[in-house]
Amino acid sequence: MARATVQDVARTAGVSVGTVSRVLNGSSAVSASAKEKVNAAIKELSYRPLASARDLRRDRTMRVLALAKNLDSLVISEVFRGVGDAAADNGYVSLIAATDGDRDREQQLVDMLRNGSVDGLVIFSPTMPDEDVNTVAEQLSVIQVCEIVDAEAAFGVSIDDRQAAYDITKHLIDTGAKKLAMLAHRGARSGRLREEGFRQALAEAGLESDQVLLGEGNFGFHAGRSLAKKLLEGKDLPDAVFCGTDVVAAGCVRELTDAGLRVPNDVAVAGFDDSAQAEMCVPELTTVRQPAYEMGRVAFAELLERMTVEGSHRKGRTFLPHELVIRDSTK
Amino acid sequence: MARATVQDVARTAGVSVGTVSRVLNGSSAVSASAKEKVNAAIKELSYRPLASARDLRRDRTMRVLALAKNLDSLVISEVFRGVGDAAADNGYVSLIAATDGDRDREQQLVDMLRNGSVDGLVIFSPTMPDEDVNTVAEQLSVIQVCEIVDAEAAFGVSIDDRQAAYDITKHLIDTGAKKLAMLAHRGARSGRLREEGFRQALAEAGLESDQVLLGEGNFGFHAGRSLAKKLLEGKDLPDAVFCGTDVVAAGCVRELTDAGLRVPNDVAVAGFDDSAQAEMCVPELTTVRQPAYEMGRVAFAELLERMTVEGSHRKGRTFLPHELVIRDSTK
DNA sequence: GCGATCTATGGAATCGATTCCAAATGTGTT
DNA sequence: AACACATTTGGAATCGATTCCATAGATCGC
Repeated sequence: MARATVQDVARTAGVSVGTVSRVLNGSSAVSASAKEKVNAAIKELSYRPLASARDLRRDRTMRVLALAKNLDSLVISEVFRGVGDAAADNGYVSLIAATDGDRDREQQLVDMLRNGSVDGLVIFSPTMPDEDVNTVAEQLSVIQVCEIVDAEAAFGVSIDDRQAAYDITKHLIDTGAKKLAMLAHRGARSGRLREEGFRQALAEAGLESDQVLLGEGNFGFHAGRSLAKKLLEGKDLPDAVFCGTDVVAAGCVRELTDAGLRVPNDVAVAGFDDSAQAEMCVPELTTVRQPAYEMGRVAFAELLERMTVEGSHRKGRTFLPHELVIRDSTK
Repeated sequence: MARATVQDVARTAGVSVGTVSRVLNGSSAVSASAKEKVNAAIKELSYRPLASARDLRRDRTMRVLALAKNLDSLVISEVFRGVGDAAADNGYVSLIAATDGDRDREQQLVDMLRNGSVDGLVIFSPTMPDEDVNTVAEQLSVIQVCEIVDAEAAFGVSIDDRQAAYDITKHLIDTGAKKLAMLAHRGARSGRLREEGFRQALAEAGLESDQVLLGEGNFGFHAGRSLAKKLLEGKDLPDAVFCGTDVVAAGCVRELTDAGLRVPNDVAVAGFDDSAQAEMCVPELTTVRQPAYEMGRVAFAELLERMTVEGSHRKGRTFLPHELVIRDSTK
């Protein structure tokens, strides 16, 4: 049995296609008897309006797409949960796709916006160069979350990464740290801002650091371990380490602990994100909480404005407040 | 400036719409000069064929949708990476959506298959009742991964959960355990099979257990802690605990350790999934590795058959081999 | 040089749902 | 009873890309 069309429904119900469509969309007035007949026919044929035909005619899809390199971070999945809920509240469906850091695949997914497969795009961790992101963002309904390219026209939703890094570094200094190190991801766009905050806090305390170590590729537990190993091998061991993510911090703690050092007594360690790992680590990690779910909701709201209000390409970042979460890995 | 259509391209290139379409799809022969003119016009107007119009005419979308309750498990993201790669190899785009365990939202997403928004569906952790899953799966291009409903007509890709649980339980017994407990998730469809395997291994060793504890809701670190707490409060403490996931095992280890017990000397603990947490835990966890990425690839391959070969609704599960990973949490 | 075959092309029909316009029916007013 | 007006309905046009069919032109053999 082939798929039923609006024609079939009309025939079965003994009305015209116009009436069927009116019942489906509740647009203008339809008599109660007609509505009843149509609904009966719809049920009988188990009819569903074909999405492509509807989208073609309406010139919109009520779908948005969220892009990220991968999905294995709790921050990402929380952000996307926020996007999804906000989308649902507004009658949209939000879909997610992973680029795996593949330029071509990312291009293909961005093309889904260009060719009208979706109405809007949420970009988490772009692989393409900054200028391309800006070009796309200026022309299309796009919003960036968390990782936002650094440019005049930058726009999107995130925390104030510079301030957050400043705050947590200050906390480390306040608890007695004199020699600080930082483990950051080379690829991260937030990295430069965080390094600024880190250095600013040091400068205000009359300190400085030559131990900002950058990791490449997969910035996870093992990266944390191997970067910490470099610290251990260095001539002067820091007494506090600020890590780009909680997972890296966990790796760092593990490496230090295995080397016989005590955290936080010998070396304090701070993470970032307040992900599940922060609580699972021993000792539990001091970290910065990002309001990930809320960021997702706000991102969708701003995207919605771009999608529906003509020419509303407002620029500028929207900052959401972060929160310092102090646990046992710093004293 | 409105979106360019195939008509506009035809006019600009001085050819007919048929020729433009032929160039786009490389279908039948087009002269070199015409091809050149069309490509120039496409570039000039930065034209992209509208997805909905194309999908309508072709009656397929070259998109598949992968559904899961949430995305915060490494197994899920690896499975979906496999699906995504296999899809890309075949010219498909794979999209992901989270249901959050919400029936209505799940229904809405399944409807995307019914209304032709996508060509196929990969279901990870269905919220709807088993019979509904079966109904959907029998009629439409659907494949289940990992969590597969238990029915005659069951079909999908997973490991042999019963055997895997048997294997790891046997390992616990082989290393000296006499009193075993199991922490499982009430909602998980794989749970019953794993419990079978657990009990079978016990029975073969002449043992039995009245300590199969079921967790509800969010089955994570805290669930592991609180279930372990129940074990500690019980009259006879087990000497080995088999946990449904690594994260739960990590919670269990933490609770036991905080209570002054040593893992594995006093109590051995085993996890499941070989996720990142297994290595991050102290001691590192013995666990079962699921070939998640490969499962995703195979799942797409089977889905592709369902989507393209008429009436090919082969039934039955496809099992992929699991692997026991022995680490320090068992001795 | 003429019919036969092949290649390239234009243009109309098509996919299925929506929407506009006009017509038909019904209601109320004087 | 006649007219104005509101409600409901049918049906054609529309969205944009694809594809089938017919034809114009080129190529070939004899």
